[in-house]
Amino acid sequence: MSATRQPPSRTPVSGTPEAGEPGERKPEVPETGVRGRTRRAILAAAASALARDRGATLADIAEAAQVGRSTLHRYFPDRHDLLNATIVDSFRVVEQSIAAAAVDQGPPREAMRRLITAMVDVGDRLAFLFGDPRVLEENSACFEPDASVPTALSLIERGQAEGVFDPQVSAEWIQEMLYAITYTGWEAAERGLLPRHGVTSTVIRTFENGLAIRP
Amino acid sequence: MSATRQPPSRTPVSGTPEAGEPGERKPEVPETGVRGRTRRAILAAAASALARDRGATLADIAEAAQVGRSTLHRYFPDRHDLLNATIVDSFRVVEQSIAAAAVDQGPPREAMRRLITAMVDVGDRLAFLFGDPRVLEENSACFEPDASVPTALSLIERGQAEGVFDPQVSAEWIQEMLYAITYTGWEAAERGLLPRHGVTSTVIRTFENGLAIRP
DNA sequence: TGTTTTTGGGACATCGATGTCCCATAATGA
DNA sequence: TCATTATGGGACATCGATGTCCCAAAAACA
Repeated sequence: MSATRQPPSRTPVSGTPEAGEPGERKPEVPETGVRGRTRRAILAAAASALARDRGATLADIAEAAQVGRSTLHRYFPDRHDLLNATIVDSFRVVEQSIAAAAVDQGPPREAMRRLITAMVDVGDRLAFLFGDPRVLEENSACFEPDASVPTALSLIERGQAEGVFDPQVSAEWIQEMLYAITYTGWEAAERGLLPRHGVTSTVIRTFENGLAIRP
Repeated sequence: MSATRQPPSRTPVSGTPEAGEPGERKPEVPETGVRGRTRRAILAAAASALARDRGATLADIAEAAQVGRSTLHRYFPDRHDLLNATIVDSFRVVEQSIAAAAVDQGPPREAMRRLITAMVDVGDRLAFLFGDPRVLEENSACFEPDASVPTALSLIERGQAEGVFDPQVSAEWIQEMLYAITYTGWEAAERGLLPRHGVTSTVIRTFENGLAIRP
């Protein structure tokens, strides 16, 4: 059987028990170490490259991932697949980072500071996801925001209820601004306008106080 | 001379005294009424279309401008020309709107409110200019921000000096946030998340107070 | 009304990005 | 060490966007 030089088809060897399970969560098995690493490298590079230039070419992405273009195609047959996988992956990374902030615990103000810190840490993923509204709209298709993880929105609503966050504007607006401020901070650092270590505190300060001094 | 069906070459008729003058300011003469109108329509459509989808095709833009693709090419030989002209034009529109706010007059807080109002009014132009950092970096080339017009930055610095705007962060950061908040407001309206008439007040409120309540 | 200008659209050639296939080589692991 | 797997890169075909040219029709103008 000359099964050689076959695309990394569905893991012909080594058990993949999750193959057809009911729980569709995590269809991406870590695969074998090498493949998993390559795959992650590609996804990270894609998010990063696309965050900086949404018109990035597949060749650009492959180069950023230090991978041949054919290898990239081997993992993600076409651009749409790659984009979709990158969205899902970035979503997962961001979700994980947010989950680690445990925003459902402690006073909202403190929780929000942890959340912002977590978000700044995954700034490039956020920039990719959030930079182009279309990306999410068109490809979102397959991924639902794990309901068990407390969301930013839930924190915002809790904070509003406790009178810590502005109740005069909608929670959605606060969420939008949360992303926008974080994104702006990330981009400012990217452009050297803000030192990396100053991003978090500046973002938090702006979020809490705005840019004017109370009269 | 079959000078017919010639591209709108350099206005063969009607004097264009600005042709080779030293002051390169305003090389775009209003031209004849028709051409000027078509040109403006194309530029406006381009800014609008590109603001919503930076990958917009020339055909998309032509359609948005209700103009044939060949007409578009007649006015702007290639994509780069169009992009450049759109940037210059949008810059002028924004600059004009900002100038009308007379931000060098009155108390900074009031001036800033006028400025924000003016900026929201030209939201799509701002979204185009500001939506993609690359657009400005790569094509800026030819246009300098008229020094006679008071800039947003000058207002910010004045406000900081008077202790009205946060002096703890850089004026550049405040300016970035000013754009970011305005852009977010525009986009929120675009997505129906915020009513059109509520954008200005929400943006102002967020700018001044941030999103948390003072403890 | 007659002339000139401007437009819309079709027909093409070109160019870059994409996707596919194949093979030699490097990396992995038994 | 040897077999298997993963990779990189070349060669192609394809496709969509772009840019060019041309002509007939519509619009503007005198």
